[in-house]
Amino acid sequence: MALEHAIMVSLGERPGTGYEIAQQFDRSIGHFWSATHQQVYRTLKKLHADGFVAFETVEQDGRPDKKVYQLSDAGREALAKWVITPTPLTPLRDELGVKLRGAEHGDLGTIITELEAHRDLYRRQLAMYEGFALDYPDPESLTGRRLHQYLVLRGGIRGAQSAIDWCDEVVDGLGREYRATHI
Amino acid sequence: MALEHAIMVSLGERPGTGYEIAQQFDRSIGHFWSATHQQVYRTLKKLHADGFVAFETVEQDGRPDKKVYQLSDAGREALAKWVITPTPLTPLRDELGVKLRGAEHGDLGTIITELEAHRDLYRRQLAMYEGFALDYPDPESLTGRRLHQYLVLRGGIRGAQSAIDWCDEVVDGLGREYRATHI
DNA sequence: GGTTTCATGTAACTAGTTACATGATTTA
DNA sequence: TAAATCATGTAACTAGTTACATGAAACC
Repeated sequence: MALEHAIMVSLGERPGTGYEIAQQFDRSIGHFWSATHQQVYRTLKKLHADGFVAFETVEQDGRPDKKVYQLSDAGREALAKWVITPTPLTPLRDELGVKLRGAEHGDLGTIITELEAHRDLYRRQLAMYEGFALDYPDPESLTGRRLHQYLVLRGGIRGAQSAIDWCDEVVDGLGREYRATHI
Repeated sequence: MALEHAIMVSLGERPGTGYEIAQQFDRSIGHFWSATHQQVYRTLKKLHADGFVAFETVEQDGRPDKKVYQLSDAGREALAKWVITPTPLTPLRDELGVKLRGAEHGDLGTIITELEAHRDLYRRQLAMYEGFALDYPDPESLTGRRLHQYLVLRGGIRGAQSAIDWCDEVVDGLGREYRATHI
């Protein structure tokens, strides 16, 4: 359900095309939800059928026509209702955890390299998030939408940092085992 | 793909029934992967069709027959291959993040209560994980499977702690906003 | 001349969720 | 006597992934 609502949140901030929304899933919305452009187009179609969004077709020269969507009153209402609805805890699904748990079946060196690669990716993610955070120089004074955006970003930063720390701990632990078994 | 492999990892440690494996997804395996019993039975059927697991039917009196599954050589091979395969970064999907980002559409008080409820759930999760960690009193001396299990558990602990800290920060930030707007 | 950007989609597939179904035994 | 445990499953649905498709413009 959250994909529909993530799209509605975006359209609640400003109207946009499917293309633009899909891009946001690689940027801002991407700190807490991800989706491909296929999902976005499909979901916009459904939201339109449900009457939660409206669009107008804009002709462009040299570029394909685009559909600029905006949130309808019914959409705004549905979103308001959803936002105050209790959310269940997100079920954990970490493939790297499964692999680590099955590490005895694989090669320890390869697994350590894999963990290091992940740590690098998380470091890059963290650096990107910290870059975004520069847009909020005085967090204590934020209110409304800007505050909410900042707090969500803080979640991204905390998550990335925690992932990096865990990778460090695992690389360290497996490294000790590796050195012990490879003289 | 990881569900198949999570089940194979479990069967690699000891043979078991679908029922027992499904329970593990509520306990140990649950620190990093979740699945319902329906998924487990369906996937076991597929793993059997692929030749990665074998089972023998055990009759019981007073209880339904059960199928005790074990990992086949082909399964062990497939698992070994998968473990050293690169894993992409898990796409983030946090419904609470979407709701927070759309907080302007909802009631701030309700959202704060929701965040506090989540913090409680994460605290309980953390307490449970820390209970499990008591089984590993001397982490520095662990090797092999026990070490891997411990490191995965550490990931669970770090994740829960980081979620609690984030909830604290959000409750704090939204609380300030709430008090400012409700005199 | 090749890649990236803009802009839309269809189709087939895999994974996960929710609801329903059965039935004996043990525990509170 | 009601609920939980043991043990298996089917069916229908929702969500997410992967592959394919089109086509002009701008940039290097």
